[in-house]
Order: sequence, then structure tokens, then C-alpha cells
Amino acid sequence: MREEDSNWFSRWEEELPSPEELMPLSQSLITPNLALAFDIRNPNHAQQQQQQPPPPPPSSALQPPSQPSLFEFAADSGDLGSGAAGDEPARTLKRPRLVWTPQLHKRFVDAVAHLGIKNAVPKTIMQLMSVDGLTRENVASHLQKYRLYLKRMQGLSGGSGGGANGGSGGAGLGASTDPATDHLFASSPVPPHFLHPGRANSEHFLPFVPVPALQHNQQQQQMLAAAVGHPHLLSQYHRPQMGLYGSSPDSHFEHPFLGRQTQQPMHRMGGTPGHNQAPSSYVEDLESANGNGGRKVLTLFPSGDD
DNA sequence: ACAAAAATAT
DNA sequence: GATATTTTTG
Repeated sequence: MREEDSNWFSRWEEELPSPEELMPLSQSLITPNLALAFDIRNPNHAQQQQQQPPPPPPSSALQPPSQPSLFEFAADSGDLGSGAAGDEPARTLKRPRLVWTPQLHKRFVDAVAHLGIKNAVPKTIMQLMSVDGLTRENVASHLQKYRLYLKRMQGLSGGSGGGANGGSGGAGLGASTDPATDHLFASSPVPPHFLHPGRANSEHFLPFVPVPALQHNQQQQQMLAAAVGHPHLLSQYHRPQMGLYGSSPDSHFEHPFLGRQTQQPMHRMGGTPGHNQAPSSYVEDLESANGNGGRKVLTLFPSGDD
């Protein structure tokens, strides 16, 4: 507590992802239509099946992602490439592997922090994050690892000050954090409360405004997702540190996400009134991004007047 | 081939 | 919902 607690929040607040920071998150939200349209299937990725004999490559090669013509049909065309996906119906798509980018994890931590350990259950976290395509399973799995990470940190800290990480510096402490093991986790600031369950006034902090669940138009995310095929558009958001979907320079993109437009009404948060509800930061980022008049974000889709 | 991360199963 | 196990990915 002391000054540190007051201090850490100030710093932590600054670390909140800016609109630009959150934008790359959309890379995880590739609309399946787009992915399917291009028949995005990395031969190296064997889905989740045990063993599937590699289908013979079609005679026609896939179009280079650099071609702007890609999101034309991805915009609203319900049907997908009939020629490419002849044996693979779009409806029976399997769920692609979720990649937890630092930004996404940041949101995760942020959500957990705001909820408090008590309410920080997968379901609630998922709802609070309001990330489409994100399922409870994803959060649960990540939460599992995150808890392990917290536990591990407690052991190394030994009850010292809450200097878990330097925040922007990430794993600034060579003694405590091992970048090789906790890459993702080190990237996001860990609220002190997480490591001190029996300390201070139990719960939470977050002076954030309690905003009800407001979800933006999923269309925004879809059009952002379409930008994947457009490096020149994404370049302004691209960070050298994040290798989100780009495994190989030659590989186009293997980051298809399920087009799951889920609306979370958030009924679940009635359990602990007076605490904290939903941070307005999240919804803000996305909306401010595309609603921003000064900076032209990804208005790729001809949504009318764009 | 190993390790880490995520998904899936219990 | 939490934990363990399996599978995939880096």
C-alpha cells in the first residue's frame, strides 16, 4: 500500500492500451468469411484432428494477400469461394487457435483486476472483455496459466514490495521474471492485489466508471479483420514486437477467427454491487479508433459513405 | 526435438 | 468453474 499503491495505479493507468494499441487486437478477430474465402489453411497446421491426410493442392494458387481485391467479397458475401472450398463447407469450420497477444492479455488482466479475484471467473471475465470470438474456454485456459504465473511470482517475490514488473519495461527484473517462460504475462502489469490475497482491503480498486455492457458494431471488427490482407494499412499499427499471425513472411495469414458475433448483456455482475462494473476503456478504444476523425483508421469497407 | 501455449477433456 | 491432459505451435 503506502505510496506505492497510489503510485502504481497512476502508472498502470498510463499503461492502458491506447486506441492504436488495441487495434492490433482485431487481428485476432479475423472474420471466418474472409479466412475461408481465401482458403486460409496452413499446411503446417494440422487443425485439431489427429491425422488428416493432406488434401492435394488445387491447381489454382491462392491470391496474394497484397491484392486489394480480397476483401471485396469478404465484405458481405455470405457464400465463400466455391471453387476453393469445395470439400470444406464454411459452416463446419473448426475453431482456430487463439493467440493471446500482449494487448489481448492486457485486456484480460485489466478485466480480472476490475472484477477482483472473487468475481474473476472465466465467464465473468469473458463477458467483461467483450471480445468477440473469445470463448469461456479460452479465458479459462488462459486464466489457468495466469494463476500459475501469479503463484510463481509470489514464490520469487517472497512477500517483498509489489514490484512485480516495470510495466513498460516488462521483465525489467532479471532476478524475478524469466522472459523465456512468461513472455506474455511479463508484458502486462500485474495489480498488487493479485499477489496479496490476504492483504489490504480485500477487493478492488478501479475508480473507473461503471458502464453497462455496451457493444460496438461487430461490423467494425469485421472490417478491421479484413485489413489483415492489407499490410500497408496495418503497417501503421504494426509493432515489431508482436508476431501475431505472421509466422513466416511468406505465409499469408493463419489467424482466422471465428465469426462469432456474441452480445453479452452482462447479467452476471449483479452479485457484488458497489464494486466495479465494466471499464469504459475497452469499448472506448475500438470506437475511438474508427470514430476518430483525425486519424483515419481502417475504413476499408464501403459501409455506405466511406 | 524441445518447450511453451492453447485447446480439450475430466 | 477448476484442474489435468492432450494437441498444436513456435
